[in-house]
Order: sequence, then structure tokens, then C-alpha cells
Amino acid sequence: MHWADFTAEKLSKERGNRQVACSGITPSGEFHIGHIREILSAEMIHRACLDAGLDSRYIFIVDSMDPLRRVYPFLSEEYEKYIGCPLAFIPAPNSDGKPDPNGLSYAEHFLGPFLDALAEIGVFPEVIMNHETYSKSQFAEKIDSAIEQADEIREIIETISGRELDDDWFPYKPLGSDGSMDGVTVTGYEKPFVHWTDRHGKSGSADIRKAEGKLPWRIDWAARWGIHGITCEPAGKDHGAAGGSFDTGLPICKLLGSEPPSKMVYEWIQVKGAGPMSSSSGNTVGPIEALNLVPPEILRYLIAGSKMNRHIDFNTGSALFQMADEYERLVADPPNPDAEDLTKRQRVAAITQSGAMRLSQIKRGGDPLDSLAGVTFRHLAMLAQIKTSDDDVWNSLRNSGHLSGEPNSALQNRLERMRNWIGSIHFPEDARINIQKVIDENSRAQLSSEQLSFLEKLAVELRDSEWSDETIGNTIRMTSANSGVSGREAYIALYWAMLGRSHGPKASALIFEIGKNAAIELFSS
RNA sequence: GGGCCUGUAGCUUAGUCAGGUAGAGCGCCGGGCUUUUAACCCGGUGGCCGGGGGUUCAAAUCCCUCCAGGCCCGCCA
Repeated sequence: MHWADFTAEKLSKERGNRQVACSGITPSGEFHIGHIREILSAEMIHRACLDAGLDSRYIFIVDSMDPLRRVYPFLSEEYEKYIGCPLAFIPAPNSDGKPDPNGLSYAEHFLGPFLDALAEIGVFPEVIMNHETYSKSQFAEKIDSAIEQADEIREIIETISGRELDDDWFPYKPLGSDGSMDGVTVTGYEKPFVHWTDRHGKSGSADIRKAEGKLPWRIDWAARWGIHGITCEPAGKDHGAAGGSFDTGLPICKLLGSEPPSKMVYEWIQVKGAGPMSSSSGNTVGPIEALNLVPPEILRYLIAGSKMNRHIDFNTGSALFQMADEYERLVADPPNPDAEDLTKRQRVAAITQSGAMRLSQIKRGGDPLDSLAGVTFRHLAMLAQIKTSDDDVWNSLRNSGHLSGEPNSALQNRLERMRNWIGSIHFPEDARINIQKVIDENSRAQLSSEQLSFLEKLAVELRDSEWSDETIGNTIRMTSANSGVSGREAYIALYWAMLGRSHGPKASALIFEIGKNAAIELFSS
């Protein structure tokens, strides 16, 4: 069974009909591909719950109340003064990394493009800005409860995480006079006010019914489970470590009077750049960038097709061919769990694969066949490189029998992404078609004298040839017959001459794209 | 130091939770398509399931142990 369906079944038994799946991310900077797993793990479980007939919601909590922790490399020094301030209350950086007082908040700034990317992969969460949950007083009861039971919570955190808390530790962090929660000391509590003095010597009171402070992370997380009735929240492996925030969250959530979701941990996505630059610069791949290269259903399949506890190598190099082709193959020839002659294992595998395919669809319940491009990624990569216009690509596919009529949106989408990919540093070099200007020494060494004379003759014949795919093909055949080289040898010679390899895409189409003068120059060189 | 995960064919892996004769894709090899779209079709090669021990009629699967690799653990989501 697919992990999402398995989880849905488990949730149904444990928590009944009403389910709330949740993701949570701090918008401290650009979102990256790893966040896609956070989102999709929960969203796919949500979909599986719906498919199982459960009443399910999917919420995405944006940790907008979290403070800016440090001045990140993409920020200017001016952000120094905002350290410790909630991301919802400070200005977003402009293109120079300077605070832009007229723009969006820091949190919104980074969230917007991410939500756009999510829409492209068919994810439409209920977005909850955590600072609003604070300002709408929804945290108040939990905060009061946490303060009243501060000793118990301290005990839980110290015992389970093995961490020693300071003597002045308090389960609520008020904002000081400058809006920062750094350097603020709690001096007392009179419901609903937490009294404080800050590092500037000023004192004041934070109303727990407003966004004037927040719970520390470990308590915040535990509290929100209860506030939103969350039944499932897959967490990154960093939370999953023994004594981590998941482990302390479970008892704290109960202490605050709610039932926590059961622990669920997903592995991380690692970016192994195929391009030479990514290893040195170490830059991450953003979801928007990823979507420019990878068709959305295939990005979903990356997550759906991997078990939660396995790390994923996000590879925009040659592995992308493999992943895309695997998806294509599955859609074209779907596994049939009902087939008679399957062993138990094969049946389980078939069910799992069907689930992965179902969950990979952009639209829930969408027909996988609608996402069938009908061409392998590798083949499309070749055509995209030798055909400059999309119409020529479609024509070529019609000629080869891959396409009848007009391309569907999935195929158009694939080609668009493919062109982006080819234009990027991520496209694998060995798939790149580099047409030689002259026959290099290495290629020449591969060729017999007959083959070389064939090329010379071809150059002459082409001079008077009409410039069409078909005519060029005929000219090749005619010339090879006249030169006494076999068809096979002739083509091999052409590929060595054009590409420096023994194989390649259809030669006549390639010569057509090279153009008459360049081709003649090449073959007579 | 604490903990998690992984180790199955040359490569990527399914199957491990619910034990029942090791599956797939890629690659490779051979053949076909009346002489090449990196296409397509057919067939084939290939694995003491990391090592060892235990439980069982039966172990890739459960238990113990060892080896190897990856990762997480600063109130930091």
C-alpha cells in the first residue's frame, strides 16, 4: 500500500472521521526544494484521507511569528536592528537586500512565490499565518495553561531533551519596546498580562490575547496541534531526533489538554547538482527553479514515488531522464493489482505504484493518461535541441508516430520545461548535442578512407541538393551507394563528423538543422 | 556522547510494518524493424538480499550482534 494510503487508514482508526493534516514552515528566506517534501508529504496524506472518504482539511501554517534570527547573507546590515522581531512585523528586503518600508512584510515577501509554485503542482492549502492566530487570541488559553504549568513543562523539556533551561526561563517570550524578543526578561504574570523589562531598561506588559509575544518553539508547536485539531503533521528528520521537538511536543500537547498527532518523520531531500557550478557555489534549488525544469506531475512523483524514510537525491542532471521516463512508463502501462498471476509481493508493489501515480496528478482524481506525453524525455531532449521551433518538434513527432493530431497540454508543458532545462547549467553534458564545425582529429581517426571519401562526395552532392529533410536523406543513400560504403557505415561516418560520436538522432534532420553552408563546410573539412 | 536512516543485479531501486519459491527500470548482449529519430518491438544475461548468529516447517522480512555509508541533535521551524 502507498504510504499516504497506509497513513490515512491508520489515522482513520486512531482519530476517526475528521482529519487535519498540517505543514509548517518558517519563511526566513527563499523557500527551497526541501520544503516541497514538507508540503507534499502532508498534502498527499490529506488527499489519501479524502480518497478514503474521510473529512479532511489541509492547512499550511506559516511561522510568521518566528523572529529573524540573524542577518542572512542576502540581507543588508540594516537588518541587524530587526533581529529577534517576528517576521510578520518587519519589512521585506528589496533587490539590494535592504529593508523596503513600502513593501510587503518579510514573511509575505517570501511566501508569495512559494504559494504560486504550490498552485502549479496542484497544492492549495488553507494558509494560516501564525501571528494572526496569536492576534486573534486563539493561543491565549494555551499560553495561560503553559504559564500555569511552567514547572511541568520545564521538567518535560529538561528530561526528554536533556537540555538544561536557565533559571529565568519562562514559557512565553514577550516582545520588548523595540519589537524584538531578544533580551526581554519576564518579571511577572497577571492573566492576561505578562510583565517584562527589556535590554533598554524599559518595561511593559504583553497581552497574551494579542500578538505581543509568542510561545517558544517546542511549546508553540505542541499548542497549535490542539488549537487547530491537527491529527497529522509529518516533520523533517531534524525534529525526529531523540529528545527533539516532536518528542517533547507530545507530552506538552497532552499537558495543555489536547491529543497530539502521532510522530511521523520524513527524510530530507539532498541536492546533488549535476552542473559544475552547483558543487562549488553550494546554492540550493528553489521550488520555482525546480518547476521550471521539471514538469509538475513529475515533481509530485518524486515525492509520491519515494518512501518517507528514504532520502531523496534531487538530481536535475541525467537522473531526471530516468525519473521522467519511469513516470511515463507507469502512466502508459499502469500496474494492475487485480491481475491473476501476481505473487503477493508483486501485488503489493502494483498497489503502491498505482497509489504513487494517483497522488502524482496535479488535480486530485485527475486521469493519469492526461499527463501522458507519449514521448520519452530523452527523445524530447534530442528534438528540442535540433528543432528550434515547437511546430517542427510536433511535426517530427507526428512523422515518428509518437503524436497524432495536436500535442496535449502535458506534452507542450514538457517541451517548455525541456527547453528551460537545456538552457540551464543542470542539463547533462552527455545529452547535449554539440555540432562540430569541422571534423576533429579524434573523429577523423575513427573513420576509414572510404568513409572520408564518402563525406567529401556528400558535400559535393549536397551543394545542388534541395534543402529538405527528405531530399537530404535520399542524397545520403544515393551517395553512399555510389561510394561503395554500406548505409550503416555512411551514417556512422556522419555522426562522427557532426557530433564526434558514433550514434545520434536522425541524420537527415540534423543536417537540415545545421544548414547547407555549414554542413558542406563540415563534410569537406 | 545520544539518536535516526540506509546497505537487495554494473547502476537506481520494489518487496521489510502484516515471514511463504527474489521483482522492476536503466545498462549490457542478441534479434527484428528491407541499410540508425539516442526511436520502437521481441528475447536474453545478470543477485550466497552487507557479514555472522538466533527464532521458525519456512527469514531480504522478526530478534541479537558486527561491519560499512549517510544524516540529525545549539529555544533552533
